[in-house]
Amino acid sequence: MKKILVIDGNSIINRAFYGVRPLNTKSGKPTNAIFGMINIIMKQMDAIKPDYAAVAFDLKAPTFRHQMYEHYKEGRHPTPPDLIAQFDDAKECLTLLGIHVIELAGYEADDVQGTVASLAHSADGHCGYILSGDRDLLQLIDDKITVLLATNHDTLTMRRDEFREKYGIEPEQFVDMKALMGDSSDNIPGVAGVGEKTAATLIQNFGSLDGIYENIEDKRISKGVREKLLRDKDNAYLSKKLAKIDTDAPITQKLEDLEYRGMDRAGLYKKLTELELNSFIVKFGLSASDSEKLNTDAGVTADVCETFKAVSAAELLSLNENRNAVFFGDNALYVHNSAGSFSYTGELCAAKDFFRGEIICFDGKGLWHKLDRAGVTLPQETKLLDLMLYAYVLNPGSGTAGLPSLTSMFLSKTPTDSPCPKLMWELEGAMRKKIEADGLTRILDELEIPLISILAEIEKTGFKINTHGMLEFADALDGVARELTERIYVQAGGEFNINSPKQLGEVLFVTLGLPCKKKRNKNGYSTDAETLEELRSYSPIIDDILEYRQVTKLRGTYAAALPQVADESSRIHTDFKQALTATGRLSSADPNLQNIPIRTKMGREMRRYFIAEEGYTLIDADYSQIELRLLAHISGDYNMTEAFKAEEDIHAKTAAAVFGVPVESVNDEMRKRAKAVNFGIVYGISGFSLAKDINTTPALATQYIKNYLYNYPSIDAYLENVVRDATEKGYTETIMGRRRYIPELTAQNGNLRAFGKRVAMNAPIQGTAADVMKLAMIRVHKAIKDSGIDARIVMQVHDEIVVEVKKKDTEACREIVKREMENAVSLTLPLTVEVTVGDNWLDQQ
DNA sequence: GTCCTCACG
DNA sequence: ACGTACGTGAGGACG
Repeated sequence: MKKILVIDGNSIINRAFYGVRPLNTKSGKPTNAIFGMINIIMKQMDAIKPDYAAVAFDLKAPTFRHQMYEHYKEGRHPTPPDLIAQFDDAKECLTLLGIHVIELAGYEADDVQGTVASLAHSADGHCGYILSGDRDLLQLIDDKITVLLATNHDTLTMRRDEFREKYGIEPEQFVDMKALMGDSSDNIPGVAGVGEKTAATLIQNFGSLDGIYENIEDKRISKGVREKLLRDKDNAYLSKKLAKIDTDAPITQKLEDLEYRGMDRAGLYKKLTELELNSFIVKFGLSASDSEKLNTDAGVTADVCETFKAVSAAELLSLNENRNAVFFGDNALYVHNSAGSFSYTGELCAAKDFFRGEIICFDGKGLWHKLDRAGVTLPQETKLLDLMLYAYVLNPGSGTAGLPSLTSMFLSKTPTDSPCPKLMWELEGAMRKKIEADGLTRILDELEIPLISILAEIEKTGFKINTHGMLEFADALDGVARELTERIYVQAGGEFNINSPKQLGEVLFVTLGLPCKKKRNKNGYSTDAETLEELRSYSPIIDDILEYRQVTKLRGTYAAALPQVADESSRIHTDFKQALTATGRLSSADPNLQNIPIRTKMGREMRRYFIAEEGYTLIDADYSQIELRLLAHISGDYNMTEAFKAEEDIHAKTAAAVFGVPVESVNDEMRKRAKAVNFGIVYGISGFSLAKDINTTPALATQYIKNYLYNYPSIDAYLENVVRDATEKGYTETIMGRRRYIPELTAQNGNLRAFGKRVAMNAPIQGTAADVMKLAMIRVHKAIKDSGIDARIVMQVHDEIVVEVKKKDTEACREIVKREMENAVSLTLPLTVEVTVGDNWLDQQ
């Protein structure tokens, strides 16, 4: 089957422009829309692998359909100059990518697309894909044509089924529906007073615009709606004409002319280099050899890419003593000398003395482990200049920029023959300069870099588990799951896969006919715990399903899975991701030890099998209310600060304020709700979500928030300030200066902007807590080393540190940990740490 | 690979 | 009118 892909150039480039933060070449040329556009399009090209590919653009001339409507320009935003400036380069890139650009004066891009896509009908066995960000195109869906709808986050595949699911009508009826409801952004008038709901119902009942007017006296049409329909009948039919996309625009290209022949690698290399979109050069694997003509600039980038590619099998180090590049691989060191060859320096163990001073590397923790496995322990004084962390502190949201992209981002011209070590040091220097300019030096040098070896040690040590105990627990859970399965099958009247949300939804809402509130996801019914909770009173099967879910989750994710990754000493070793989260927190993976159950009684049992080594004990130290305390400190709110100074019960205190009662009258329920409000504030709250969380009305929840902010006025002011500040600067900062960029704050899309605001409210708080914890880990680690006691950190869970300590040193260690954590920073209010001790992670006293 | 669901702070 | 709390990772289903 031959596949035709047609792209709505204007809508995709628009979406890319507003969805990607501003990017510029060094000379100031904007490139963000081009960047975003290529990303969106190539993702679909890869997924579909079309045989024919074309992109349609509007020409500026007045358009056929809109000439029919005199105000055709109203309601459209003028195209920003920064976007206009990108059109020509964008079209050139598309051509170089092998996608045919079609423009037709007098026709809208969607008419051209409709026409091209409909070529799918002209030959048997063809199918068409239309990539657009514009929902109008959905009217073109039929059995051969699929619309790929680009949204802010991803691209939705809309075939007939998906369309029907979403709108409750057939794609062919879309135009009629739009004729009724209108579209202000396209200046389609519609019928005044008829919105999506009414339009959908009318179309469902009568099939089409004609159907409605033929049955205008039908009793299913209310008097009010009938009047509106009759009054605006002309508008309705005009709207239909306006909304209908042509499929017979006079395009000159034949299908054969649109064949996709792959990208022009040489041309693309040159163009992308000119636009400084180096990430694509890496992504598409382009290099200077693709380009016939090597100018100096292009040569540099390509050389760098090639060099890094060549050594990717080995670990790249670089020592500042001799300024040679040093690589590590196959348990040996290789030195890259200025002549460009590699020379073997013998067994690594013999080369220990090399590793002093500073080592430039990428992923220092990974390097630490490699060296460790080869028998080399880095001396304490070695400073790992980990460029991955440099990039992370500069922009935590940037994801995983590799060395090649960092080089192109931070280094301008460099002689093509420069040896690798020189480049590494130049890169380090350039990035450090930017780090200093951004005030991030201490975050890097005093938090992230010292943390590398500490995390490496924690990972190497591992957390001991009781493997047998855990496996027995898994068996017990399995037994319970089997019983529950039987009972569920009996109640459902047959066997099905309970783990399949789709099958479960069918059983509950169709077979058993349980009432389904509207909550549905795109595959059918929602069956999440929240939904099921509401159904508990209708059938005992619900409780069984909820318990089945809990038991199988516990078994599958923890009890059965963890013993499999334990080493011969029954210890499990996580991998801390130090350059991943947007806020500065660590994350834990393979396995994740930061989400071991605790909130339910059964789940908490899991912690019984996390144990200390024989003769040792576990100390668990966690910051009490660290985020709220930091909110009090950062906002300078008097009431909250005083409450913490006096070590009052902050949730009870908040309850008194929110519900307007004396503290003595606060009951458990009120305290619980106030706790939720406190959480909500830290997350950047909305009345709606708070209402859902505490099971009340949005109006009431909104009132609670008002009361809260009235009682803590400086928090109110702070939240407002932090959003304004972040909007102006483009980023938030923690009290130590760690940044988080929030491009969403200037998005066109309101939802995205609202998200940006919540992020702006949360990031400084969560981020400062992360900074404090990192500092605390460094202090605890050092204090333990200095004291000479037999103890080691085995885990960190955001506001909590777990230490394994020789029994005799327990008391001393307990004091050290508490002291070092509490005094990590000095605030206007105390940070308190609660310490417990036990033989396992559950029984703590 | 993506979605849904659910585990944690 | 619409969608709705911040930050994560893992397992199973499904295409």
